[in-house]
Amino acid sequence: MNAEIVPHPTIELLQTSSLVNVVHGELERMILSGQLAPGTKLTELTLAAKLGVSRGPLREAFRLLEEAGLVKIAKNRGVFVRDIPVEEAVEIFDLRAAMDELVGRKLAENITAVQLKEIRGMVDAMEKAVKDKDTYHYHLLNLKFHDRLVELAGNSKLTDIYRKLIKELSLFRRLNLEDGWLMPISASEHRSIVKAIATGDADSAGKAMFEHVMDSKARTIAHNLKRDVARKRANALSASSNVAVGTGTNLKSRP
Amino acid sequence: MNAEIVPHPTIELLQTSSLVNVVHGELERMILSGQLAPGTKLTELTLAAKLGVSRGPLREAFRLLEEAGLVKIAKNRGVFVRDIPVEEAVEIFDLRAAMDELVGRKLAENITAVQLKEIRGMVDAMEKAVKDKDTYHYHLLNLKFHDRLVELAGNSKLTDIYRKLIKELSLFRRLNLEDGWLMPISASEHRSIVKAIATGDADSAGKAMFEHVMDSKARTIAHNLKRDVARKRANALSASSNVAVGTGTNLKSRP
DNA sequence: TTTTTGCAGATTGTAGACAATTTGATTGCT
DNA sequence: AGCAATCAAATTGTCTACAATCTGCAAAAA
Repeated sequence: MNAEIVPHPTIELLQTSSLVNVVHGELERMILSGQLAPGTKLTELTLAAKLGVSRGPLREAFRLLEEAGLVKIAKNRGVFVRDIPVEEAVEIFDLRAAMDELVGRKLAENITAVQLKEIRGMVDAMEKAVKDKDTYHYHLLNLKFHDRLVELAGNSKLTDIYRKLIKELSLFRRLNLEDGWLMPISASEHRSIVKAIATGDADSAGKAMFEHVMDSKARTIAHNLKRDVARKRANALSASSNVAVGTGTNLKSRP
Repeated sequence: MNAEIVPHPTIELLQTSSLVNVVHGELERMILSGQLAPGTKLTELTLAAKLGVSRGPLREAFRLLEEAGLVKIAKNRGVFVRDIPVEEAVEIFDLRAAMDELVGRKLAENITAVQLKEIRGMVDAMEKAVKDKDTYHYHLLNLKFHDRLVELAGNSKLTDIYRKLIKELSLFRRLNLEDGWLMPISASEHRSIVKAIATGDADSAGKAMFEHVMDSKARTIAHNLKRDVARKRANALSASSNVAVGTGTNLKSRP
């Protein structure tokens, strides 16, 4: 009998990925990295030329992105990178809280010593980032920490949906990278979460996760409102001096 | 100033729905109704001809269904209606439980007297169906009851994802229509849920919802295992008498 | 000046054609 | 008979062309 068949990486790639997959991945990357900002219109012919494919595969990729909530397709008008309004961000946070509560419960019941050590290491790294005031690194570690927790919960459906929500949330306009304003609090909450999980008490672990996300929501929204006010003032000032202030996108039309 | 613009229904329809939307809706309907059973291969040319469209819009609709988890696209091999394995059904139930707990909490905090009356009416109707032993009607009312609760929770993101999960779950092979085996228990649980919501106690309402879904999961899975055993016996018998037994699909290949 | 109408260009929606891959059967060999 | 190689039919992947629709501007009317 044959040993397990593991095709050459390139072969595997060709067998599994079509142009649609590649284009989908590339567009997602561009959107999540901010290279394609919310509100941007994705013109088929232009993008197709840029990516070196025809409109067919591109349109199919658009449909995938649409169902994932990353773009909005307006009939006869075009495809636009979605802009997540505050209300939706709040909804996502609430939903995430419920999901993370489940994560906490599951982990408290099932986590292994090795896994516990792993996430403790991540918390250590985050505390180091706090000490170094390395906001960017903390941001990445934070994402990774939560992603890993969900993964360890062992529910692949949960993991899929959780990741989708995180992607959508990253489109929430002003979230990116500016969430270093209260790193220490967030970091200490992470420490508490791991402690609660380690005790094996599902209720308290679930509660710790839930509260952490809700706190995160409160911080993010509050921070946002403040920035909105600040921006409005700035815009009002610059308007009076007749200087155009870019908003990060350069578009004519919006959905 | 103009009054609110409300286009003629037909106009509205033409403006919003393209062939892709229509095909997507139609395929979803056919899949959820069981007309296209799990495992069925969806051949592009055949389906396109049957629906009276070309392959382009059809393929785009496929991508939407793929992202929604209703079909699986195998490169160069075709599109297949997905077959949800037990493990995934379990995962969905667990996830649903967490979401429904959130629903219960929100409702306990925010529900109005009018809404409370509405869902009480639904519970009444379900109890009547139990008395009449009308399994089918109970099934529909049950779906509607939970869908309405989620809707009333007022989190549209939650509602969207919840509905997607329900659709996927309905592909779980043997769930359909056969879940009348323990109607009375399910019905009394519904009564308890409404009572808990009415008291305004978020914790107990959430818990009631959570437990109800988990019970439902246990019942469904147990019922399933029993049916699996029965089927295997039947198949073994008929095989010995050389009679082919259809499985509800008529296919050559499977993904 | 302000508003409306008509047109040209650009863009999307749909269909059909061609290329690449898979599948299953037939043929030839051991 | 059993097995491998080969080939043809079917099906999917991709591209191109045409039709339908929208957008913005310019000209005409109020």
